[in-house]
Amino acid sequence: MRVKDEIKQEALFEATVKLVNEIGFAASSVSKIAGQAKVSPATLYVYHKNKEELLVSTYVRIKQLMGRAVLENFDGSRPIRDILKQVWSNIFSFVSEHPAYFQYVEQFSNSPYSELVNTEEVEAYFEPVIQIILTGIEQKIIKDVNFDILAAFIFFPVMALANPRHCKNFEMNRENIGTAFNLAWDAIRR
Amino acid sequence: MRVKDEIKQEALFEATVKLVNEIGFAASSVSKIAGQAKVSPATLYVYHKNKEELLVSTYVRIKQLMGRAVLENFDGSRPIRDILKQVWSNIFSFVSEHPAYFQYVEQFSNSPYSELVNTEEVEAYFEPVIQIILTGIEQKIIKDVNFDILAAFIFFPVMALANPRHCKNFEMNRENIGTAFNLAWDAIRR
Amino acid sequence: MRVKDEIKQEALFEATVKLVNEIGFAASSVSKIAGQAKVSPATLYVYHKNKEELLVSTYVRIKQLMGRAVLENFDGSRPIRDILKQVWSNIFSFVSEHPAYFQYVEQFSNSPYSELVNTEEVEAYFEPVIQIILTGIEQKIIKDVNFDILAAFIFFPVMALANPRHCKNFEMNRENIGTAFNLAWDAIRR
Amino acid sequence: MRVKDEIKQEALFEATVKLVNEIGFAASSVSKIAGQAKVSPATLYVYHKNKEELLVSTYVRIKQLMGRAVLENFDGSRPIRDILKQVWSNIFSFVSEHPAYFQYVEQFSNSPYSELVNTEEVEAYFEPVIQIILTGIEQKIIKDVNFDILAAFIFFPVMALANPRHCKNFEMNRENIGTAFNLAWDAIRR
DNA sequence: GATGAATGAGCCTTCATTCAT
DNA sequence: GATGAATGAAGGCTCATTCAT
Repeated sequence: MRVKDEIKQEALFEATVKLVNEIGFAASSVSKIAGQAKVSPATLYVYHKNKEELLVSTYVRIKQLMGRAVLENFDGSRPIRDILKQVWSNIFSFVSEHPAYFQYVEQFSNSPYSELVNTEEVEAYFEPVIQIILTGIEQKIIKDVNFDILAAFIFFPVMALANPRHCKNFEMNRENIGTAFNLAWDAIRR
Repeated sequence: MRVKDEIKQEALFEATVKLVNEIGFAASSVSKIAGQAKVSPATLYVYHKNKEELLVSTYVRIKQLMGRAVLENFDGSRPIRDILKQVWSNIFSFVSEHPAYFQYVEQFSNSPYSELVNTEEVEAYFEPVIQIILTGIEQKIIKDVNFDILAAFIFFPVMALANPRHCKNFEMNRENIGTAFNLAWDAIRR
Repeated sequence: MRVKDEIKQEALFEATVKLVNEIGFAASSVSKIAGQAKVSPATLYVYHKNKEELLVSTYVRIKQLMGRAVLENFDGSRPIRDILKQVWSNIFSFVSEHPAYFQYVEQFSNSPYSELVNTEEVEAYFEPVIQIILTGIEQKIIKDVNFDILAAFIFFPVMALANPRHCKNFEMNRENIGTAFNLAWDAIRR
Repeated sequence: MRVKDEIKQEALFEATVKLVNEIGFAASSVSKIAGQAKVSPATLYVYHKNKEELLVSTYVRIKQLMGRAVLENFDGSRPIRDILKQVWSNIFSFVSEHPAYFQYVEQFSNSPYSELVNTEEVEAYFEPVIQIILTGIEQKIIKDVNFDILAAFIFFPVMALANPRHCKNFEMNRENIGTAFNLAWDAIRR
């Protein structure tokens, strides 16, 4: 018997990201996605239970990639500020290299599809960053406020700046990222 | 006669928000929206050119409402910090009172539909706030950095905190909002 | 607004019977049926909830027609033998005039679709015949045995003889029907 | 090796009967049948040319089994009445032991698939019974009427009584079968 | 022989929209 | 203005069958 084809799997992933970004979930039909990936619509169902599962698994996979990217060169022994700056830099790199992945995640996480993902699984990918923030609080380096509030200043501004749908004319470059990080740090530091 | 019309108009608006929030753009068909609004699908076309225009106009209308809400009690003569704090408070109030409107806007603005809106028209609703920030920069009260960066710290954290899709367990109350605002202010102030 | 079209309803009914007889339930797709009836597949759904309901309602409607036909010239005051002979004659007439209807019913009632019909509703169409048999038992004209057994000799042989799938070379004519009725009567009479 | 084959063959036969009875020809896909038989869809094609041939051969096989069962303890030297009573008894036994086989045959023979079977081959399985009836006519024990008419009273009532789709609440037991046979005999005897 | 992968064709149904009243 | 009827196109998905191993 034939064996499952890694190349097709990959093509479906890329096709999904591309089409959903260009025309949205509503217009991204299974047959269009299959067409873009150059496989039969029926073949898509060999790799995915249904459309929903295709979209969700695509999201989870990107989140996993993001998690890995964000944690690159993560060194818990360095000062917290440096660690977080590294994280920002990593996010910047990821978004620069994979703007489509990032855009997909943004659209997905604001749609009702987001309710279908196992939140814990996804959050686990970012666990070390969460830990470092908690450590910062304990060490009285970071303000002792609700964790979600801190996260709202550490993660969301970068996301917003990186998202051309929100900051149409903002050019995301190393310099700007450095500047922006300073604001983030001022926000959360004691 | 005129009264009756507005009731239908209103019903369609509410139905659109409700359905899109619950099942997303993809699944929100014209029939379902009309059904939810208790009018015939044909009637919907009396009020809207097509589905796209319905979705976009719903978005613009909410943005207008948000603009008005945000500017409530806006007093340009007060200190900048106080003005911005008022803005945050207003955003908090709006989101608390109209969580569905807010959710619709979030989903919409992260979808390809967002490309169909006249950005300038929407931004105009928030013009006074933009002006106050620019003034703050001139007066050296606010950091002199790219405007988008400032906006990313003034607007997005509240949005994120208010969005249950992002902060599932965060309880948005006056106290938390006050705390969060302090972070925002620390981020942007000189 | 437009009003529902009796002609379309009728065309769908006839198309369903014709196609199902010719190619069976399995091959009778909604679009083939719609095509045969010269309406759009979508139009079929204006008149029927789904394919299943189309098939079931077609069956029930034929059963209703059969019920009426079978009871034609029904005169409870005549001798039981004459009444039953009339019934046989009526069945013969119906089957002769509407062989397609009859064939549809036979196929349907031997398929799992039969589980979807409200048996009581259908049986009610034949109530007077059932009553006459019960009366015959009371009057000691008909054998006092389980009702289903009697029915198996009164109804099924005619059905079998009338069904070309069972009696391929049997010519159903008035004479043969008369002969066959004699056997039925001999079977059930005391 | 040969043994293994027959097990798969057998599994496919049983799976076909089971599924077709439960969900009908329309819904019984090759995949589902293969799944039920716990073999690959491709394997099914090793044993059967296509779906049609699978269904037809399943029918023919059951008919063969029925033929054998019906002729059990057939003794042409006994009185005709006794022979036919034995036949009824055998039918009863077969249906009791293999209700699923029986149901399959009923559904199949009322569907357009029935046109694909070699009628003569199937009828041959029942040849001795046919002969005995013809003999009965010659000996003036049985009414001298069209053979199909006689058959309609000898075979169909038992089939109807045995078929729960027709006689939902009829309990088929030895006593009832005896009673019913008396009616059949009264119908055909001179 | 046996199988899971692969697929074009076709399934049932709903879509966005227009028609006729 | 308001509406249920009407529809071609397209939706997601499964089909019977063949391929490649």
